[in-house]
Amino acid sequence: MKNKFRQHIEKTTSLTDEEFDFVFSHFKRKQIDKKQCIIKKGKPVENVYWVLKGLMKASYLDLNGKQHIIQFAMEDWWITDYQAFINKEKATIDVSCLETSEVLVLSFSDREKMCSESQKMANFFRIKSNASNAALQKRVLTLLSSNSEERYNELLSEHPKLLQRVPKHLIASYLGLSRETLSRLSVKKRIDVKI
Amino acid sequence: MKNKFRQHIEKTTSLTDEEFDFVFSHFKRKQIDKKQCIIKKGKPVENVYWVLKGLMKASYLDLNGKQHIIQFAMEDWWITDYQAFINKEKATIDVSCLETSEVLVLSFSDREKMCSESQKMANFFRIKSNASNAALQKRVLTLLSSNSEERYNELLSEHPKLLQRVPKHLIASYLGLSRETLSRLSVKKRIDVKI
DNA sequence: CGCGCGATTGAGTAATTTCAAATCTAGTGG
DNA sequence: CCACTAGATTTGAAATTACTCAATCGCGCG
Repeated sequence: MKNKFRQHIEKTTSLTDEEFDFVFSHFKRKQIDKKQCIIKKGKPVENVYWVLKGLMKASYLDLNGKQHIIQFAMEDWWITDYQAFINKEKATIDVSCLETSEVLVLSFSDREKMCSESQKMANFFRIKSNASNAALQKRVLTLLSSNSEERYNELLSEHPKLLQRVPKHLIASYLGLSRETLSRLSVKKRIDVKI
Repeated sequence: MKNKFRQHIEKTTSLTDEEFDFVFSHFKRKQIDKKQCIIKKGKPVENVYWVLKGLMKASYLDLNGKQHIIQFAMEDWWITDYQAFINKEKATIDVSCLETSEVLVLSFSDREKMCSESQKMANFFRIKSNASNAALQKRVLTLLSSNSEERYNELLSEHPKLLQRVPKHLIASYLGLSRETLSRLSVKKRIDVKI
C-alpha cells in the first residue's frame, strides 16, 4: 500500500527513501463505508483525500434539488472541496463514498508543514493543481462544444471503468443530461455496435 | 502603471519596495494591436500575460470550425494557455486581442527564477492557480445546472462590462449557445425590464 | 416472495439549433 | 461628407435535441 502511494508520488516527483518516509508520516489511513459522507456542505473542510481503494464522488445539490457531479475519484485520485480546503471556508459541495473505500488523509496544516519543509512536495502539489486546471478546462470545452452523444462517447473511451462501477443516473449527472437520455444513448450504442 | 500592478499583487501578497522592484524587473511591457494573436495553436507558449489595459480572449476551434471561448481577460486578469505554458507543450488554443491592449509579459524561465528566489511569489502563483481552479469548477457547475437564460443572467450580473465590450457572438460562444439564442435572450431581457 | 431502487421505454413538450433573410453599424475610400 | 462594404445582430420558421412525465421492467436483498 505504502508502495502504491509512493509510485503515485514518483510519477511526478522522485524521492529518496528518507524523503518518502517524511512525506508518508503526514498521512493517516482510513476506511470509509459505502454511502458515508466525508465532506458535508456548510461544514469546515479539514482534509484532502487520496483514494487507495474504492470510489468517491463530489457533488452539488442545486436550488431545484438536482444533484450535479463535479468529479469522481477512483484509485489513485485525489478528492476534496479544494475551494473550501485551501481558503479554510465552509464546504459548498458534498463528498461521499460510492463503494467501501480506503483512503489516505492529509490535513491542511500537515500539508502546509510538508510543503514548507519540502520543496519537492510543494512542487508536487503545484503540478497537481495545474493538472487539475487543465482537466477542468478540458471539461468546460467538452460541455461547450459537444452534444450528449459525444460527451457520452468521450467518457466511455476515457474512463470505461467508471461506466461499469457508477450508477447510471450519476453518470448522467456528471455528463449534464437526464438519466433517460443517457439510457437511450447506451441503448443506441449497443445497437450501433451490433450493426 | 507600476502602481496598478503592485496593487494587483498586493491584493494577495504584501511586498516591500525592494521585493516589488525585484518582481517587477522580470516583466516586459508590451502593446498588442487589435486582432493580433499572441498565442497560436500548435506553437510554443513562451509567456504568461497580465492585462494592464485592453481586452483579450482565449479560444478553441473545434473540428466543425466552431469557436469556443475559454476565457476573456480584461484589465487586471492573467491569460495564457496554462497547460502548454506549464508543461512546455505546444498551444492547444489561441489567445488574441479584442481591443488594442497593453500587457505585462512574463516568460516561463523568469517566472521560475522569480518563484525559486521568492517564497512570496511562489505563494502568489499557487494562490492564483487555486483561484483559477475554483473559477473553472464554478463554470462547470453553471454549465451543468443552468439553462441559457440563467447563464446569460449570471454573466450579466457578474461581468456587465464584458457584455458591453465584447461582440455578442463571442459572448454566445463563451456561454455555450448560438448567437441567435443569445440575441433572443437579450431582446427578452429588454422587454422584461420594460414590463 | 415481494419490496424498492435503478434502469428502460414511450409519448408529448419545451428549449435550442439551424438555415435563410432582413437590418443595422462601424470603418474605409473617394 | 457620403456611399459602400463587411461584419454583427436580429428575426422568422422549421427541424432537432433533450427533457419531463408516466408507466413498466428487472434485479438484488431482506
